[in-house]
Amino acid sequence: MEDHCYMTQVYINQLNNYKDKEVCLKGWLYNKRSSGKMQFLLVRDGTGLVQCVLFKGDASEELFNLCGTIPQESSVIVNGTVREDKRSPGGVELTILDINVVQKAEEYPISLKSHGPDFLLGNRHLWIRSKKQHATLRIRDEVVKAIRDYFYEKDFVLIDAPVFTPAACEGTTTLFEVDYFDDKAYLTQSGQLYMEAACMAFGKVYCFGPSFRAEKSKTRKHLTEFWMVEPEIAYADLSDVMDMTEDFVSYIVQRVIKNRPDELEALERDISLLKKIVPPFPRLSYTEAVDLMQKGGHEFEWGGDLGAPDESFIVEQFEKPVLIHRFPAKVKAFYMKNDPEDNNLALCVDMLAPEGVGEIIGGGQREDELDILSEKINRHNLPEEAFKWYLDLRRYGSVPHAGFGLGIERVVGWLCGSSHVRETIPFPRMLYRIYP
RNA sequence: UCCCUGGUAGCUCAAUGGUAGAGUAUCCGGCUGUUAACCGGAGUGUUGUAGGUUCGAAUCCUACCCAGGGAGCCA
Repeated sequence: MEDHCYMTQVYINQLNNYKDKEVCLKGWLYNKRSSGKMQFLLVRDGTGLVQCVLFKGDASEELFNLCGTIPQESSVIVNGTVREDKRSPGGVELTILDINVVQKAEEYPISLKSHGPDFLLGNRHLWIRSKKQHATLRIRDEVVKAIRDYFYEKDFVLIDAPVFTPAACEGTTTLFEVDYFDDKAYLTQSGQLYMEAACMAFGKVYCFGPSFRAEKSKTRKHLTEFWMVEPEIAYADLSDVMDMTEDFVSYIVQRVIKNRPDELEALERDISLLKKIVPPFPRLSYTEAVDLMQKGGHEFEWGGDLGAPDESFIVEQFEKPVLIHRFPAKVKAFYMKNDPEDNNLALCVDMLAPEGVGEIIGGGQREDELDILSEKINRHNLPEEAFKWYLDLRRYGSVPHAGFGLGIERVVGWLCGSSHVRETIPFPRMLYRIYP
């Protein structure tokens, strides 16, 4: 292969630095067009797309004919001269000197025309080569890097939570059960309980990994396997966590706007909406949210959890994500601490993102008193022996602590304007879909 | 689990009871600046499966399978 690349190998996103120089591109044929005595080959290499041009008069007949017959997605090595040209997409193009077909592709199933979701998901391994999918996954990469940078800069310690867990955090009905030698184990649905242990050891911690939910949800917001980042902070309360969520989410959004403008543009995303995402975010207590709905003519009775239409109604009143805190304790998980000012309320917070995205964060302050937590575990009919270690945390130096979980795919979907979270993870796992 | 929508060519769709079609992809031909290029030509079918109604079913009925969207639940 080396003898076909006799010039400097350059990635497409670096071509601007090689104007009028001869370079070698290694990539795949994205699309081709011809116009009689000209061939236009659109080549991608993972970093971008560039148009490669060949005039019939400038090339041997063999080379010219070859260019016209290379099938879509064939792997190619192209030698050529970089030229500035306004007619070319991207403003830079390559005048072809030589081309080597590494592998002539078979008939490629994904055309540049429209396809249905079933077909595309069945061809996900190829679909990720397409422009919008490529941009989405690049933005995911940026979101993940932003998250890691944010926590690193704030002296959080990454503590990976286990994927195999002995029992449920919040009941077993929505867990994937697996054989674990002669026993049963479950795939984690949250690393939170382990983060509570870890924050008592390291102060400020987070985990970042996959979560599994065996819920039979068939909506654009659900995957059975999704990625979640979960920070947990010792000596923090609900107010600290609310401050952090808006700072954190704003940081992620602004990082993506700054570092991934080309990808956002490829996705035709309206950036003006995202630019507004800076602290502070509107904050409503659950009770205030109920009031807002009732005054706005949206029927809702105090006491129930917010359903999807209720969330939409609230979010539509604002341009930024909305923080809703202090839900009725009854509708929230057992580990939430009750509000000392009103024992019917939990010290929890949800962040609802705009543009129909909905909940991207759930979090709050944890119950730190042994007796109360033990009582709550019993009341929820959870196996106490499985939570012995968790209760230990309230025996040995218990302190107020709080944290939250943020769903990566929903955030990426929001930033990309995706119609479905399945496009925001490389290989989505969904109800009845585990191929490829 | 429930509700709604759909399943026809490789792909995207049309045909609403009377000979199953178009675009695209593929192959051939044309064009010196194409931008999902365009123009001309060619081949392409177990109409999701099984049964039923009918002279006749892609079309109507029943069951099942598969997919999409939503509810619940959640991130």
